[in-house]
Amino acid sequence: MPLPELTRNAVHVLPEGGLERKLALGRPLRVKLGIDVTAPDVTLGNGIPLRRMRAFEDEGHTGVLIVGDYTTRIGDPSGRKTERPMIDPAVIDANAQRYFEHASTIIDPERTELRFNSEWLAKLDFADVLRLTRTTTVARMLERDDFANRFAAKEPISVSELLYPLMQAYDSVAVEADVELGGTDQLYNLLMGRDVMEAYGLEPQVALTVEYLDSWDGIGMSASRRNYIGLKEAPEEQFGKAMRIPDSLLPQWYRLVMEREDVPDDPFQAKLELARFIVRRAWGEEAVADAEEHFTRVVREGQAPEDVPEVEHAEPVVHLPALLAQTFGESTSHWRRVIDQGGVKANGSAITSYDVDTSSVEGAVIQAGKRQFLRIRAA
RNA sequence: GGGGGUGUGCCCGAGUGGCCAAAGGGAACGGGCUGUAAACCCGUCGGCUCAGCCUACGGAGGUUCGAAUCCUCCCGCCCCCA
Repeated sequence: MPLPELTRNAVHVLPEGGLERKLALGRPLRVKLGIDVTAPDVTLGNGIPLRRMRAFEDEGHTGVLIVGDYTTRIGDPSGRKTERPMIDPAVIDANAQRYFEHASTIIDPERTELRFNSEWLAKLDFADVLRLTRTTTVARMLERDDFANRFAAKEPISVSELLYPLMQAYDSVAVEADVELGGTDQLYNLLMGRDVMEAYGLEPQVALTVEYLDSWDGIGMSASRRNYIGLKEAPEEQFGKAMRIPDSLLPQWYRLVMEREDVPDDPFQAKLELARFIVRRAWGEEAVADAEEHFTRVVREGQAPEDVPEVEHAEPVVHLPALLAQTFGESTSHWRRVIDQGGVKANGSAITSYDVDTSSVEGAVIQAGKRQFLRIRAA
């Protein structure tokens, strides 16, 4: 029974001895992990609890991945100050399959059940909901950190948000979870699951939380912020983002992402290994070489990548702000500013006017900002 | 139900009739430095057909030569009392 591997990077494993007792049952355990699918990507941060799910699966246990499609309608208040907007159910469904695919870079899809919690939550009638709410009290709900903080700060807390931990707890009842995984921020919800399971006559689950992964901006990596590396994001993006993390985060990332304690002394080498690891796990060995080459070429040496997208242009004069806005997004005003500041270059030298003759830049590599490139072809 | 507050740009937050596209901070973006990073310096940071114009300070009206700033109604949020 490789307990150390199952609880690697764990912060809480509750109750004391609970996991050992579950394992002693000698049957495959049902190991639950729920994440709401507000964003289309699964992040490297989600990868931390997913790794634990995989560890259980490798020991013959069953992973139960809960798509919180129903829950997401009210939004998880964990770690945020305000309510989340309602998400269109159709969007959630569209994200679910993608979500499973991303998670499968870590978990074993053959040993994982994918379940939508609308399957059981949508069936509850009002009496059922009341029964569920009777398992706890307002005072207990307000014990939870973020509710307590928001309450103290006189920020709004909607009753529907208060229901979230109960819904998540009911998921555990519905799938008969033996273990529920989550980040440390989920501890309260996981413990609520225990109480509710007990109230429903089930053996309570074991709550297992793992450390939270901080992103390069120093806050927790989250899909709803833009500070994440996607588990299935393009290799060059993964590589570049991994290289961008502050040195100070290396020990944490090594421990949580690579599950290694020995960080190489040279931070550059350390990050290279980290970046390779992330890309390799998601895309395989071949992608690593390409991603690294791209990084060396574009970021380190400041050269254009090999495959610069071409844009056809029929007019004799190119109005760059408009062309760049159309190609890369942002407003034309934004690109005017970038041009003003020497951020747009043709074959390496800054362009100083908004309008240039098409013939003078045809075929040239235009660099817009740090990492965006295009080539203009006269049509 | 009664009373008192409050609502500003991506976020926080100044601003109480003109000098406000709106201080300051953060984030972000461009440049410099560099190791990929951090720190630091400079600049930018609503949109557009950009020396001008348009749209903006919860929403809709109104007063005024002129409103984020005053008035009316509405909406959201917070507090106290019941």
